[in-house]
Amino acid sequence: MLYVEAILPLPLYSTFTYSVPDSLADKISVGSRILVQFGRRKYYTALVASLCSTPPKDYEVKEIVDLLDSSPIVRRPQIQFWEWMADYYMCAPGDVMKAALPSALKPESETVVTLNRDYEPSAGEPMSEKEALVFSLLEHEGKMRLTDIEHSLEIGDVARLINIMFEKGIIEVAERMVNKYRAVKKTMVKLTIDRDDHDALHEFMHLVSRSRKQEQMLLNFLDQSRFLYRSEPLVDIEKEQLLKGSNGSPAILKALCDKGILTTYKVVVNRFESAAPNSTTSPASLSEAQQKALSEIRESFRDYSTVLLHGVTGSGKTEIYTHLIDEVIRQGNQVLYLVPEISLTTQLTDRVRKVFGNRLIVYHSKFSDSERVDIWKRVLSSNEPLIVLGARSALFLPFHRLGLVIVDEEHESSYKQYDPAPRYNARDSAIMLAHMHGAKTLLASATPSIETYYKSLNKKYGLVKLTERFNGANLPDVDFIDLREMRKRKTIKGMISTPLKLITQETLEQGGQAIIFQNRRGFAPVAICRTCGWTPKCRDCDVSLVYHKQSNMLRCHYCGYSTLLPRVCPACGENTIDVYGYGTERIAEDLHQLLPGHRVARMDLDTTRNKDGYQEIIEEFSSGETDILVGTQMVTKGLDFDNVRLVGVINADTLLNFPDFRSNERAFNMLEQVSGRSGRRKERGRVLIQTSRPDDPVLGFVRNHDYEGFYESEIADRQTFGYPPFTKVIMLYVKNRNATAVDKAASFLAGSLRNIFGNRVLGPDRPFVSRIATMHLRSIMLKVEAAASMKKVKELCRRAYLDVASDPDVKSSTIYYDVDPV
DNA sequence: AGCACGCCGACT
DNA sequence: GTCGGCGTGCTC
Repeated sequence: MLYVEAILPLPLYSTFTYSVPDSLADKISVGSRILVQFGRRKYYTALVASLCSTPPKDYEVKEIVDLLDSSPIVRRPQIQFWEWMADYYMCAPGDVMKAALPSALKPESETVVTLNRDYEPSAGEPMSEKEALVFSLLEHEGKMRLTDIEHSLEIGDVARLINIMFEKGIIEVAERMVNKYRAVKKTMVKLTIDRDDHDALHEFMHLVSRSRKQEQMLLNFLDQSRFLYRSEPLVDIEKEQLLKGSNGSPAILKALCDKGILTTYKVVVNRFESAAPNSTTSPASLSEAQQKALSEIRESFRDYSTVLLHGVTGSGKTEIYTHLIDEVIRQGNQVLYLVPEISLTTQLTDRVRKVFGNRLIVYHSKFSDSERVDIWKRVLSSNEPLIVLGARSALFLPFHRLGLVIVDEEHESSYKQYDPAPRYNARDSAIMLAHMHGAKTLLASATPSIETYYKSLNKKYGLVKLTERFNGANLPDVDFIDLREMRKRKTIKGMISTPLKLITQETLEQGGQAIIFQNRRGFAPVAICRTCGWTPKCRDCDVSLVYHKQSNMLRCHYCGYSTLLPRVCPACGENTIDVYGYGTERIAEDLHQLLPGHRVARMDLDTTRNKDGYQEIIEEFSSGETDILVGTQMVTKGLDFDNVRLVGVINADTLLNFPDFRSNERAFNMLEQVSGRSGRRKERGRVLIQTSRPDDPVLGFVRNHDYEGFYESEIADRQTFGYPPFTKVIMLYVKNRNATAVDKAASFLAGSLRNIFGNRVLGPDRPFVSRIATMHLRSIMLKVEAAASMKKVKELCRRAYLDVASDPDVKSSTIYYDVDPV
């Protein structure tokens, strides 16, 4: 008998053993998906991690229900990669599986409830109130999913109620598989007769002779299908092509089908059918500086498997990538090109597609699940060289001849997945993935992360520098506007100082465009009653609600709770609620008033929420339809506009004031990156930064575009205080609905960790937001030696947990890990 | 993550 | 006495 160890898409730390019926034994292999029953009810898609021939002795196994793949859908290197990720990021293999596979590749069952037709109401005792509620709901809806019943009724423990009703024979309960994958099908049209059947053809011509439209369509079909061209093979025609070619309607086609002349059938199309290169151009020619960087990278790859390209903003890194990619493709290998989600614009994809045509596969979270499955299948089945350009989740695609990984903007914090598990950093995971494939990794950034730069200075990675902007453009001039001074002299209205206003005006009048950065969305971040000091807080989180003027709502930016701004103060009843502070909405409004006649656009989470919002705003700005773009971090990232000559930062103080070890790095990166949007072509750009701390050293480094200087000062601090890259940081989070329980659990756990890790443990602390969506949160910081084995750390943390696991507050808390937080 | 089971308070 | 809330432990 054959057995498999299977990974289930659940946060469980072990694999589960199932037996394989003999009929499937020769078809199953590592990496195949199987359908299994888990627990009494549910069916899940599991992945075969290994095969063995001896049964476990402590428990009975279940047999697998079905084999979903005759050949593996996940390759061996991928499974190895999953295991590494689960170990390193201290999560369950099932968490990785969930993140890796598009959900259409992991169908699971859902519970469906229907009324029992044979139920005799008089037979049993009368139904309770709640039962009657479910009964009438089902009478109305017919068939319902258990989850839908739970959502439409506001009562707890519906599952148990359903069980009781099932036992009484009132309802029937079944498990139904949900098929999420929808193949794209197209309709094909073919003739019902053979090519040689002249009689039938004449008959058909006669049949359509009374309808011009039908005749036209038939003739068009005969032409398109090459029926009349004897030397060519006969082909079927896509319905769409036929309708277009004959200028006909579906009704005409139906008539032809009804007369028995034509017939239709459906075929499944893979959305990415051919990998054959279509019309492409060769990579753009490089400037001397780019050429030099390219050959240095090649050279560096001889000694290092990972190389950092440190190139100033606007130095034309993309062109260098295309040359490298081209070489790898020519060798017949695959390339993974990672970018932060936000920079996956058509600007970029068009540029890359121009060179690589349909060898390019784009992969990101805005794709539908079915599209992702198609991409998965194409990568899996492809023996052709190809290039995947994608956001962090593209890491998980089933590559097999990976030759090169590029991580653009490697410092970006959005490479880190924060919630849910696996809390992985795609940059670091990409390096591991490349290592497993024997591939090279190129990291690139204008502002490399401190860790990466440290490694490249210490010969762990190669280092190549590109210090010139493309086309000889200069880095922008940076000036500061002292907010304290402005306030003292009253030369500031709201948050837009007179100099900022005047220079913006001047820039626009000279035909340039401006980007204004304010890292806060909404209109005003706090509301307060000036009579009694009451301020609106979120119902479920420990934060103030942000006022959004357009909708006149107060919103929580953590859980999404929203409520109308009350007209009178709910605490004192006075009509004296004011709003304070500035978000993008308010800045945009103020600019609009200060600079009449210029179009202001806003780019933040609120204006880009719908599918094409982001694209539209970028296109309008890039075509010059809008003059000023106000936005949050979104405007700092990888955008390339020729005509931006001014970048304004409304308030740098909010960036400089964060209380964690990465705040300087974040502030420097953000300011340097947003500055980089200015003056990317001929004209020298300007940057105006408003701040009440113009002497802050971080700002000095920004003014001089002095990355090295910033690095030197920052790395010294990191060493002094024992932070990465000199240590590895692991955050432990303790979550509980109850505030006292979370405090007790966190301090117990911290104590237990101290017994093992000593003074490597800091905390517990209250995180910046200590309650999110009704859950109280505490954090414990663990700083271990940089070279520590994560497998061992994971094991020791487990032991520390087990020592306090019997405590009821610990038991009722959820504990999770965040390795290498950003 | 589900889901079942069992303990306990509160209402017929 | 039962109903239903919640805490606890198990799933191959």
